[in-house]
Amino acid sequence: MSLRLYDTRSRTKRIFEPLVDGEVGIYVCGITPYSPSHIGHARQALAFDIIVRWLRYSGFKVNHITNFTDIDDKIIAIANEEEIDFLEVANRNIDDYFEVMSLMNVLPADAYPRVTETIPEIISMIDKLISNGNAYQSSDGVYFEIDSAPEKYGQLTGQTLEMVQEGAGGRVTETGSGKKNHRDFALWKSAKENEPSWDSPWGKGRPGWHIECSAMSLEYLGEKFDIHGGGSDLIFPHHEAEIFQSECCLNHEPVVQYWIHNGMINVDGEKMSKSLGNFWTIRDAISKVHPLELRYCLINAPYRQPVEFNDVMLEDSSNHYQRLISTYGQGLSLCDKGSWKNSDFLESANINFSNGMNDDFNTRVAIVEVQSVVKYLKEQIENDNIKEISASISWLSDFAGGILGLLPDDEIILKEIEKNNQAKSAVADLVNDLLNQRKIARDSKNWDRADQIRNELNEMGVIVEDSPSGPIWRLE
RNA sequence: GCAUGGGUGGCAGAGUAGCUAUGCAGCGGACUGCAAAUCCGCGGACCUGGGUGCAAAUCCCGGCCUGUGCUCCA
Repeated sequence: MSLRLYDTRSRTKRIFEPLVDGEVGIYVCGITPYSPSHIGHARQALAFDIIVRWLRYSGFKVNHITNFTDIDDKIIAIANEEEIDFLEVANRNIDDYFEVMSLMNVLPADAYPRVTETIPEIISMIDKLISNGNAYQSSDGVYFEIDSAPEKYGQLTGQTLEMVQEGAGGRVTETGSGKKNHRDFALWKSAKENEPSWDSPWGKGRPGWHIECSAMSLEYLGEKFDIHGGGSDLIFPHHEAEIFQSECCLNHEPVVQYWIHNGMINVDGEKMSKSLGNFWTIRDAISKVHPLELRYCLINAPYRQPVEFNDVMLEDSSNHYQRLISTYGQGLSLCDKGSWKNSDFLESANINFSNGMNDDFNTRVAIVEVQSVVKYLKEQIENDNIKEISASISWLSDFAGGILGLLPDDEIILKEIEKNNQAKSAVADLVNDLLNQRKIARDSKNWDRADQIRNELNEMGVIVEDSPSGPIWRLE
């Protein structure tokens, strides 16, 4: 089954055919680092992390570029408020981004270009747009003139120029600036007081929001590239603007072969937003659960769907994750990884998993397959079937680990188990002594005393479970 | 208003025509002094009105509801 992905421009799932055989160039719009990253950023990063992992697994050589918009109104405002340099604000939030992404097992992109390091390329692109007759200089900057390429309007949103004119309810009728037309958008903003700025043929200023991505994708991926991604909230105006800029500058279309967009996050049925008070940063979430539990939660729905996020969902994911990790760890401590290719069960799990991923990266279908292999592994552990245990952990390592990114390194898992065993042996004598007392109490049907001992153990963090072959205990 | 997605059991969420999705929760059972864990089993859904088909959650038409975008936003 070949890979199909949903392309926003054609509004259908299309079979993926790269421009260059065996290679993929993918550009993903990254964050504006004006505050610590929130779970919407996490969802986006995770979606594209898995997309890139799957493309690589499928044999493509992938060049993955994600940018940082490290100059912007909000960054400047915060810097002025704190009386520090704007780059300090950007850098501290970029550091935060890298840190939390790494905790969630997000593989780094191949490059992270920044606006402030791309100024010459941006200027030359604007220059080209002016000489092509697509942009004009005015009193407060340089603007792209939509009327110079009206046929390009609405390729992603399906809207036409007329629709926007009629439908916007008067909100956008005034230009309020040096624009010729309210639909035009800024390529270069002339510097105001107390603003960082760069020299340009049009005076001191800074780039408009959209031009950076056109310039950076051109620089890193060339005049045509395969995939452009980002959050669905960027479709308009940001990605529409990119189409105008890139295609008019380069004189060909399409520059981007496939546009893909991830869905937003809802919290308790409402859009997550600061004003509603239902806002989660990534650090909020990972103070409650393990970062990989958060990862599990955010990839549990296909990337295009809005995802429901709340405490219940987090807890649910946490249970699933614990089940995966503990079963995998058990298997890992029993034997080495072997090959899963000779196991009928695992081979069919492979087919289901791959079909799901090839159908527009359906991680939900993939996770169902992981769950079924976890169940299978438990059975094999029960039956002491070393060959299948070995094959199953290998399968999980490849798919749950390698593709979905849900497993920490084996050494970490084994070290955890080892640590837990040490902690257990440190209290073993004490626990066994109490369990003996409990046994005596139970033998004489002194249930009150037996339960009292079990409660004491609970308070020590020891969980006791009676099994047919005697009590089993573990640490919380 | 315009555009673009979506409406599946208590919850999350697959499924583009015929065969149990799955997980959590619930119920019943096994095992238990009890509890927990585990295992087995069960029930329960396809927004609505038409249409096409031997057969529709799945295709077509209408209606209703809803998310998102139209302003900075992953």
